Amino acid sequence: MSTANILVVDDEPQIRRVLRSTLSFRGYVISEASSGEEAIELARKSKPDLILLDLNLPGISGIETCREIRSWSAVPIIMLTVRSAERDKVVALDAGADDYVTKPFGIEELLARVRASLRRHSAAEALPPFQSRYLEVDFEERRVMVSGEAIHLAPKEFEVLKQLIAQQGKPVTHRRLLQAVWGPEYGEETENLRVVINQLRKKIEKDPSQPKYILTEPWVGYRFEPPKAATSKTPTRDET
Amino acid sequence: MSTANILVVDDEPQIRRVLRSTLSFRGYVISEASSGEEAIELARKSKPDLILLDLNLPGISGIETCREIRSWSAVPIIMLTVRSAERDKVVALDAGADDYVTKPFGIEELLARVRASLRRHSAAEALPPFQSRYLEVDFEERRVMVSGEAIHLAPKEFEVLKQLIAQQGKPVTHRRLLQAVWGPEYGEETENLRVVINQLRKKIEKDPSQPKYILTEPWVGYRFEPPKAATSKTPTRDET
DNA sequence: TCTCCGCTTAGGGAATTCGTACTGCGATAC
DNA sequence: GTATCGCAGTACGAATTCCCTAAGCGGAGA
Repeated sequence: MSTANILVVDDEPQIRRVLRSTLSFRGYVISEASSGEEAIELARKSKPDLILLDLNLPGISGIETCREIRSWSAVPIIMLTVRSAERDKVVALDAGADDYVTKPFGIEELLARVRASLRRHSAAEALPPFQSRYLEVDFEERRVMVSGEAIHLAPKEFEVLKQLIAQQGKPVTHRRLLQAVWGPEYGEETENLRVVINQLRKKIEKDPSQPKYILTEPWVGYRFEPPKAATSKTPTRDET
Repeated sequence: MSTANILVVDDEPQIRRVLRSTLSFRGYVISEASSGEEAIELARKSKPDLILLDLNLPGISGIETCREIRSWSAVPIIMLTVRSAERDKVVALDAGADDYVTKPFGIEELLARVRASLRRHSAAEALPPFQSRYLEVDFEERRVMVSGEAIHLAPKEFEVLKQLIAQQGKPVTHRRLLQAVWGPEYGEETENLRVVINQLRKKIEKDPSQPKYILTEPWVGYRFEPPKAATSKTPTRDET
């Protein structure tokens, strides 16, 4: 049962109806917008998992809408276009669309592309579990085990740990941690970060005064040091 | 392969005869209805795995019949239509049909679409029943048993439980639960969710004050924790 | 009419987050 | 060698936010 949230953007009510009934029958949750402005607002508010976006919209064009949304969100966007001109495809993909479907489209083709985009995106989003003899972290299940015992991390603690492990081996700057966990408007106030690091060490390190995992990189930030035989694919991640 | 149950709805006995012989020869079990009313009643009673529904019925139209059945069942419906107009397709899909075949149709095409619909449906919709010593949930039948006794869940309660079990082991965010059960325009108002969770625990947990199944993940959402020996294929599904 | 469902509100209690103060350490400047 | 500065670690309390539960109310359907 997939419950992915899909935002359908098209100015023609009929198209929206068809898409809604088809998609919602497959278990997706649908919201609709009939203009670019509305789409942008809804994308902010309801945070859909995927957007189906008509190229040809009154007012703000589909391309501009796509660009705007892409500027702050990584949500997969599939463009719907009547034309099959090569130019349009290029422009659409260039604006940040993940895929496009030319109208008239077959329902099955559309569904296949939707599934593919969702799969790709969630695959990219998932951070593989970290595992060593002493420490295990499963990000999907949001579980942390220290020497076989489950421990509880507060949300900020968990997020900071996640950011560090995502870049394991490499130092992560204060600024980056603050922005990733507290929000883009943070960057300087390291007091809170220090507190969270402190708590993390108390919970994770054998000897918090001599950390072996969460190391500080003076004047730079912090670094997660994996023990030699830790199993975890090193993902390529970046923000900011 | 299967002995899938197919309900054939058409007012012309000749069409029904052809369909019955063709399909039953392929191993399907056939029931027939000659009107919308009869179709609705049979759909309720015999719970077919697929419905072939003529668009053009005396009395209640095929479209209305489709809509009615779709309002309480997710059974795949294939519409049979004499016309091939784009409008009809839209209307049919809009009413909740999965597919349509224009008469006169080739037998092979029909069979292909039947197979495709059955396959799709069993792949997409089937959330395997959850079963443990204490708790059993059958999503298709919409039944819940607690230590051998059937209990009743309100629709919202059932939906929330379904969402949680679909992601068993992983925490599900408030936002996702709200959007999946209440609709995409929800996301912040967690009050109702808390009430539903409370009621679910009262109905399901042995000791609602110390839940063992429906756990809260503070600041994140909720999590369904399957007991170690629960039998249920772990569905590979994920969202943000 | 009666029942059930869903929504809303209110209160207590718990956990997290945030701010501040204090200490320690190392590098640099004098 | 000593003083100073900046960064990092720690502790603690206040404020905020969140969670649970109970109870009341209105509406839809039996």
